[in-house]
Amino acid sequence: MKNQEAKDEFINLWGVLGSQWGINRSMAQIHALLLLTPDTLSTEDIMEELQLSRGNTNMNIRELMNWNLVYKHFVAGERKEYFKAEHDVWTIATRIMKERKKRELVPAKEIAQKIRKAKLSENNAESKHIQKTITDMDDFLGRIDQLSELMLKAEQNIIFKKMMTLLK
Amino acid sequence: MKNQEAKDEFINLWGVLGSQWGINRSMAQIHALLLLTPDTLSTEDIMEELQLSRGNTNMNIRELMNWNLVYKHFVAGERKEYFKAEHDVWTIATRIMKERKKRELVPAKEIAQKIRKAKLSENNAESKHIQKTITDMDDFLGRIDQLSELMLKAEQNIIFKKMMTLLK
DNA sequence: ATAAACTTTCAATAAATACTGAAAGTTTAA
DNA sequence: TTAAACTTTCAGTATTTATTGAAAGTTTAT
Repeated sequence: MKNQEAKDEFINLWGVLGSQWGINRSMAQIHALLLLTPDTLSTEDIMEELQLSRGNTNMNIRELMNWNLVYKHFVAGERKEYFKAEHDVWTIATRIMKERKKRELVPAKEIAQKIRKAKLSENNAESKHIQKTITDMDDFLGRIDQLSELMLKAEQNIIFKKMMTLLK
Repeated sequence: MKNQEAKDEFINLWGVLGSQWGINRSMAQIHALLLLTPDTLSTEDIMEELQLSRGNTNMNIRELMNWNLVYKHFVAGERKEYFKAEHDVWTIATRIMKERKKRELVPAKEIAQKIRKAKLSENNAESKHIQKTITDMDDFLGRIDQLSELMLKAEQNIIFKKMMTLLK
């Protein structure tokens, strides 16, 4: 298999996985391409390789930098910006968790708590069940939040370390 | 707060969370509505409450049943089908994990392994790095797979139990 | 057998999302 | 200060995804 074929397959895999998890295809593909590149690429390199417009490429590189998955790199004597991906898979995973937690889990928890706190004026079987559903879900989101916190602090956590060891 | 308001907020929350995670809004909203309902609802009840078409409602109920999150319920003397949601949050979470694992993780692992096994014909710095990227990602997907397996078997797992206890 | 009651399918359409490319903005070199 | 080199923005457009509703299919009661 040629390098290019392997790259294309990986880029495609990452694109599909991304879109299944609510991350846009171009962003995932740019990420994949940068993961496959030992050093750096410019916006134009990426546009060329993935056949994307400048606007699209630029916006998604910015977004990858917001997620702390890609960094800017300056090349001596060059005016244009170059980009480099974070290559360590565990670091990538924790950065993604951190970002999704911040963007989705925390706001969801806030809404759940708001509904939970607002007492229901009606007092019947339905309101009992609604309360329970909302309470259960809020508790569940809290658990997920704590679990993600635990994983993000995995390095310092003995139980989690043991669990990961079990998985080796 | 009226029951209806609380329900609407929860349905909306679930819809937003769903679409952020690649699950369609109608499916998530139907799920939320059934979670909020102590017993059962018919297709028409759901159409009415969420203002959805028959086709949309029907297809998404089927999909929720494929995910094992909703069951059919027959009401004595009634011809039409009624539906009831699984209400236990931990059960819901494991069913979703199971399904996503099957639909997304397993196929992704297969592709990663296929690329990994296909040796690269070129022998240069780039091919070394491509190999490493693909190997790392395949290993990572394997870890996630094992971790999800562990969580699905949590009840029998002492380490995991301890971890969940820590979170209480 | 037939028709009413109900469910499923799917082509057409709508809505949401992503992408383009050119114009505007910014930085740097001379 | 000017202009070349580069980056960012965003209105218009294309693509993808979701939804509708009516026709076809199925089941049940008589």
